[in-house]
Amino acid sequence: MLQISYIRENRNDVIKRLQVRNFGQLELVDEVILLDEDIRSTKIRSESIAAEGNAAAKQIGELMRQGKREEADAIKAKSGEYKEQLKVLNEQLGLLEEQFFQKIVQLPNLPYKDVAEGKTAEDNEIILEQGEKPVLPENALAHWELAAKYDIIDFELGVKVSGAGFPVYKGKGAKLQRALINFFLDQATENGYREVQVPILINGDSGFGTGQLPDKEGQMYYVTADDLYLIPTAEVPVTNMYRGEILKEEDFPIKNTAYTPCFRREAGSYGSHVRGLNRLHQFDKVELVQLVHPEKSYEVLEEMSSYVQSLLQKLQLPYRVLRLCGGDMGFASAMTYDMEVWSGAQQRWLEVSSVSNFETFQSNRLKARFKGQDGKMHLVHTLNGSALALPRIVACILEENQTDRGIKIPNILVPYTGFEWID
RNA sequence: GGAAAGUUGGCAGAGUGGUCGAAUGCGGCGGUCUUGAAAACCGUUGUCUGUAACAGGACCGGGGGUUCGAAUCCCUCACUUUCCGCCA
Repeated sequence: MLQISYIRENRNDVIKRLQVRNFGQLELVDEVILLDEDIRSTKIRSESIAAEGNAAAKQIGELMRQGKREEADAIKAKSGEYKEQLKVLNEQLGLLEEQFFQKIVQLPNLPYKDVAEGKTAEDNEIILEQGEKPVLPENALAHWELAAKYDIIDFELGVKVSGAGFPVYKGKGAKLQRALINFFLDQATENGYREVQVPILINGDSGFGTGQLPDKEGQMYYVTADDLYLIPTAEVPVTNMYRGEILKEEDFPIKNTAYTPCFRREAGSYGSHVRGLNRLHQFDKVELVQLVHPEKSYEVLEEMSSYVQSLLQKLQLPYRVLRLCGGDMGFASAMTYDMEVWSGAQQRWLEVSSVSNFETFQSNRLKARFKGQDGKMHLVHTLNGSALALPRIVACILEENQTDRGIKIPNILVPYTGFEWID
């Protein structure tokens, strides 16, 4: 959520930056500003009446104590009026505030200065490409074919148990999953992240805190009986650990990592591009979340980006890094890097990680603050990134490393899998 | 699922109608003392809103009500804890 004080004082800048996003409802900005003015003037009126009423009440108390019953009654009769006026004003105020809230939550975060204008993924900037795209044999198979050939991932079985998008990993397939999770967590630990295990069902307040609600309501699985949501990413529970917290400056940077399954309804997705592991309803992911001093957040974003890249290098996967254009960025993000791995068999790039700086957009909702050296409260900056999401990594490992003999496990993973070949 | 008790400032915990934004302790900050530190002692210490600054306003789990006046009384919802039941 944007800060109204910023919008109020920087109206033109806000409009300009929302245009970078190609945001379609620019009129919301002025509507929000007008409502804010309305709210504030109504508040002033209501508060001055409240002040009179408070003073009168105090006086009555004083007179009663002195036993001056009649004088007290006289004031009493008068102060009934305050109540009526206040009631009317406060009802207006409540209405205005409701409207204001409905509108301000529709405004996405403002893109950082480095973010390019653009509408779709076509306009994303390629920052770098790393690694050789391997030349696969003529008869190279896509990962879903390899999964069937070696009997390591069973999509049909998942359909029986749950439905499409819920695969069953079997034998070495399951072990590869576990190896990757452990590898990613160990790497994160080495890089100073604290490992946490968090709930994978969250309440509405948490969904709001990180921006999934109300923006992406329909994308999350919802447990009606208990009014809880299944997490779409560990970002939600991990970041929400700090909801309402007042942090100390010396605590920064706060670095947490968590492995969780993630659940996404992916309503409306279909077609060949969602085949196999490319898009699932349930998948595994190791997530990084940082809370940092506002001055440091872009430095930290670069750091997180290179860390994610180091994982891809260790797995010997060819990848590229994109800086998302305004139009392709998530609602809450100020700047996002996507990491994509080349799928030789599918002849396309697959997104395996997304690293974002949310600046104060999440912390303003979360009310995650710290007391600065100036003695004042400030909102922290939040960042997160996948490191990494498993399914597409698995897809690429299978595809890139296929040989006549079988699938060769990347060296760095062998201590984790306990085997070198899937054959 | 049944029953009971709770929800107050960074934490612990008092407060059952006005002088309560709230005792006290801990913690934090500043100081005295000390070569330095600890201890002790003294002072100070909530958030949001608002103002040029003051003033003013809001906040004792959320919402509503009673009252001139609510942390305190009533209603309602949520959550937490404990006991019983069930159970990995």
